[in-house]
Amino acid sequence: MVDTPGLAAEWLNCLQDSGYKLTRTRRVLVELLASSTRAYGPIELYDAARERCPGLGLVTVYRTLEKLEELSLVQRLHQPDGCHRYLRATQGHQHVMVCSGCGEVEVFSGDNLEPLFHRLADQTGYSIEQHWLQLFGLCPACQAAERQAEA
Amino acid sequence: MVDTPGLAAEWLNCLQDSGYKLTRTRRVLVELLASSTRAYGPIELYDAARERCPGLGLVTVYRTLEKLEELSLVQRLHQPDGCHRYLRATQGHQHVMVCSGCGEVEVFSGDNLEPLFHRLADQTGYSIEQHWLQLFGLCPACQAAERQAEA
DNA sequence: TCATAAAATGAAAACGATTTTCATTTGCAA
DNA sequence: TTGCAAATGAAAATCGTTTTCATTTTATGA
Ligand SMILES: [Mn+2]
Ligand SMILES: [Mn+2]
Ligand SMILES: [Zn+2]
Ligand SMILES: [Zn+2]
Repeated sequence: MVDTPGLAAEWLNCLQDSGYKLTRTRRVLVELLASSTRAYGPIELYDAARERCPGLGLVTVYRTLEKLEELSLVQRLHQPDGCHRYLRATQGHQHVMVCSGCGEVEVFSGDNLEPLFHRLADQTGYSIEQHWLQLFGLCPACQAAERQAEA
Repeated sequence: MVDTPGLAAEWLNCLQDSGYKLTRTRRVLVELLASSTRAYGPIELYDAARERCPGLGLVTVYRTLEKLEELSLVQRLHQPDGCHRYLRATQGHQHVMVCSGCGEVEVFSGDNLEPLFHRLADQTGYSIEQHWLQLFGLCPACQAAERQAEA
């Protein structure tokens, strides 16, 4: 479990320690991301944040996400449609299952892939820079919603 | 190992069996993709194909890739930069390590992830629609080229 | 071989997520 | 306070990809 209230404060400190300034907008965006298990799309985050920051521009959302990712506070998820979602990175890089409907995320572990990756690097000479293990599907709620829509 | 010459012919049959017509352009694109272990970006494929089809349009490359993917003859790879590459799918869906420099691909297996996926689906109620396991890095040749560039 | 309808093609325009530019505002250290 | 770097929003630009549309090809079968 994650200490959500403390987490936002940590992130703000982290931003400040890195030479970034604290603004009303950043506080709101950080609060939203740090307190949610969902992966937000930029527009979703924009809409949520505008309830508290009416004049907010979408650009600022992108710029803030960029900084949070740079600081490894959020993890960018790539989706089959090519768009992105952003998820709080409470344990660094995570392997996830994402709901294509609502962006809800299940973080999982139990895959023991490191040995495989090392063996691959050894045998092929590749230098591995990053890896993705992501599942895509529908959460129970979105499955139900889909059944509704069909009927 | 893959019977490359026969593979292109198989793909052309597959296209024809699906109601698509055979054109000079398709033969060339199929030949390029079926005979390579590389994952091509659309522009790379376009450039390679234009050597034999000078008037070729980039749209046609996209349209052909779309059909080949639909028939599971190629697999679309997503890259960190958001762009795509297309790899011949000789064994259906594959787990791969891609060189970010040249698109060379190492297909690998030996990860036994199915049980994990089933357990996740059971425990969370998610319906899993697809999954990605992809590594990104540099092949030995591109590592060497990078060292050259630095020096 | 020829006629035909469906499919394929390329040029140009449209799309849409993301990024850049630029003039203005804001945070914060001195 | 002051001064300056950083942050912001509006508008324009990017760029990979898709759509539109008029024209050309392909497969079929009379
Ligand atoms: Mn990992
Ligand atoms: Mn797989
Ligand atoms: Zn959902
Ligand atoms: Zn390479």
